Amino acid sequence: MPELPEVETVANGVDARVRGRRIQRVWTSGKPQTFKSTETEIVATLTGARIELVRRVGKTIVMDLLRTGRKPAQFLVHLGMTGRLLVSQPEVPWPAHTHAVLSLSDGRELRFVDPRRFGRLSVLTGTAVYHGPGKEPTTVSADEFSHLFKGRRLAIKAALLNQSILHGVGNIYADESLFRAGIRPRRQAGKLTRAQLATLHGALQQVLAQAIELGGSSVSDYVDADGVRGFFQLEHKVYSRAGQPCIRCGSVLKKIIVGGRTTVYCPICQH
DNA sequence: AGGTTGACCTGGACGC
DNA sequence: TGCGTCCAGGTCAACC
Repeated sequence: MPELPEVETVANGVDARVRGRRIQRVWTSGKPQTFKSTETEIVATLTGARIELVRRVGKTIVMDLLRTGRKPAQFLVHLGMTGRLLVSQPEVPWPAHTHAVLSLSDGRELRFVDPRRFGRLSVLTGTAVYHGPGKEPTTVSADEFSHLFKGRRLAIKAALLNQSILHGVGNIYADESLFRAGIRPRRQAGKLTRAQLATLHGALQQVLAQAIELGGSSVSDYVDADGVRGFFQLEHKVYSRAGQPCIRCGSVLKKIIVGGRTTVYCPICQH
């Protein structure tokens, strides 16, 4: 489901609702693959903690926790493809596929719901701050950005999706930024010119900023913490538009597979 | 080490 | 209506 703009929208929405609350009780579903730390460790770390801040790092939602008489900690939520974080009154029935419920000091519940179970919950304790696996696309400079792809033999689309290079970009924003930069998805990352990489850097930052402003892309069921859909899907120029005319030149958009993912591009506008 | 592929899951859309 | 097939915003282990 969610890439950087969607995760940022969720993190901001959750922050506005739970910041400053204390976690009084924690329930977990017992579905093992949902939990990257053990459920025992998650319950022990979260119970009694105060949520200081909710923010995004890459595609991960990070909750900074303060705990009286204990080391600070962080609660990491990765939404996978279908994960959602909901803040609800306790009398509202739990949706199907609810995997964790945090009872908060204001009486509400923070719920993690994930039908496909590709999402992951984990905790970190101590003062080390989570920085994610790669570079942050919204703040990386053009110079750092082009340096990331030096000597890389893989396709630029696959490189954009590789979270240990750049974290936060997924299938939608990879295709959308490559279209806006006029670059073919299968071009070898290490062979792009400095000028092309500078253009791609600009296109990516612009597309991410606009998507964040519009609350992300609601392609199927993605909604923010309040159940509100995003609107960036109205700005998709290639994603999910294979076979339709290119918005710029009118030729038919092509669908190929790159890095194991469906990829759409314009054979005329992208070189 | 860098790069590629398939497995992990459920549910919605589509065709017959 | 129902059943089968395909597809989906993401990782990650296991290969080459």
